[in-house]
Amino acid sequence: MDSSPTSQIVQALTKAIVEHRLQPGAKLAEQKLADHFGVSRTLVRQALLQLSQHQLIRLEPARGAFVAAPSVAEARQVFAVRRMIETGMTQVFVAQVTPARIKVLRDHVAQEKLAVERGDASGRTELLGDFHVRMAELMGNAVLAQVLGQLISRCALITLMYQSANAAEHSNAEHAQIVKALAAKDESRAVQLMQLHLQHVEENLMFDRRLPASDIAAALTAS
Amino acid sequence: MDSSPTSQIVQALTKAIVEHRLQPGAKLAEQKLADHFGVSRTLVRQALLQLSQHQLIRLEPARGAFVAAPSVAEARQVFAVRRMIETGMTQVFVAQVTPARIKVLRDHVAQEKLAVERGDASGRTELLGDFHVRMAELMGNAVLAQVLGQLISRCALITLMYQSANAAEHSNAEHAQIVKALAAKDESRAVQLMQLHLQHVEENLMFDRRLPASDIAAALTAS
DNA sequence: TAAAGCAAAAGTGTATACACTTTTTGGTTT
DNA sequence: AAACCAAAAAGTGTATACACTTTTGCTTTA
Repeated sequence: MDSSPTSQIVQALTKAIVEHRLQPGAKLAEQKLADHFGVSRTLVRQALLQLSQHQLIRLEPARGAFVAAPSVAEARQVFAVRRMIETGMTQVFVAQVTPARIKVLRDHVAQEKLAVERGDASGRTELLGDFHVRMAELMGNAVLAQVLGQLISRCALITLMYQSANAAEHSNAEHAQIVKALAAKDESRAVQLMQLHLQHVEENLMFDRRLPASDIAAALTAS
Repeated sequence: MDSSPTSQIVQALTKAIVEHRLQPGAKLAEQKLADHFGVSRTLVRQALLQLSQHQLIRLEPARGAFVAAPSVAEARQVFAVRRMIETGMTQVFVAQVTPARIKVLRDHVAQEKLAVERGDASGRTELLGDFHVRMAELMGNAVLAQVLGQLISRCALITLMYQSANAAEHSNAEHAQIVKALAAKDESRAVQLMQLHLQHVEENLMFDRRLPASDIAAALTAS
């Protein structure tokens, strides 16, 4: 969307964080990032400021930036908000269903399935999250899409921290069911499925497993 | 909450924009702001970046920052999202009602009434918006409070651009009714009142009246 | 007279410089 | 050997410098 130098840094770091190449808690030193991206600290600082507003990193005064490590409590809050938004969104979506919109969602679910079968963890997580954003976009409400997109970014970090392995396939199947209910314009069923879906995703968040610390150069060259 | 130099600038500018001392469309020149706040352009730029993420200003590449002038279409999108969030929020709130929470809301509504009677336009707008954020905070969901708070900031700008004069008193009365339904734990009535309330606020947005351009020095010294 | 052109002024975008804070390190003391 | 302290190193926070873009206002020209 935006291709300014700062936005590119934001996108690269977002991808690295969401795909878990940068560990929660990892330090993001400004000069190292600047060297890596070939820019000055000025642009890196701008990017870090944006990431902190997206809650993907924590900025500690005079100490620097660290990849966020959202708590389970925070995760539950994010999901509570998603339930509120997406319940209403699903209702409105049913009222505005068109064949073209259903096709977009069906195609998206098909792509998800490919990523799941391919074992592509990072692409899979991104696509599973994007399903919900895609619904918002299809409704022509950019504000909704933006708000939901930010919540989903936070969810991506959270689910990647705590999610069990086979949950992705389950989510994909649930997306397919939701699309079916939407196509049938069955509001109550669509809403119920969406709520169940979000509940299932949230229920897979109890596990907590630590991973080894990584350095930022290795994490970013892979992007 | 945060008292870093940058945050203070953000808060001062937010207040000036929301209270309409800075007109939608007004140019925010970095050096002028820097002089006014007695800091360098560096901090002003950080503040402007944050404000643009809150959608309170528009940043045009190489041209500068301008106070946002949200369209009616965008306003409707914001209200659509608020309806989704606040419908769900009201339902959950009823399930978690306590006397202490009702008291907080009652006290808040009383304060609103004072501001309305006093004819304090800026304080009134702020308090009327804060009612909804207060509900979110009382539920102990910081994410919800933050998301809703940002939407309300955008609404404040929008309503101040388009709202008719006597709407404030009406809103205050509706808040009182909502609290009453919450206290009675009457979910369906509370939800219905909240939806009606948001609908009424939105319905007062058809008018569009332009105001004279102002300069930033005068607008900010009053803060 | 109005439109086009051009140079100066003003403003934004990025890099760099420097002050101050935190972290690390190496040696000293207990 | 462990705890402590000081000095160096590294890092963040803010200001300034400079290149480049946009705006402005005057001049030229049709």
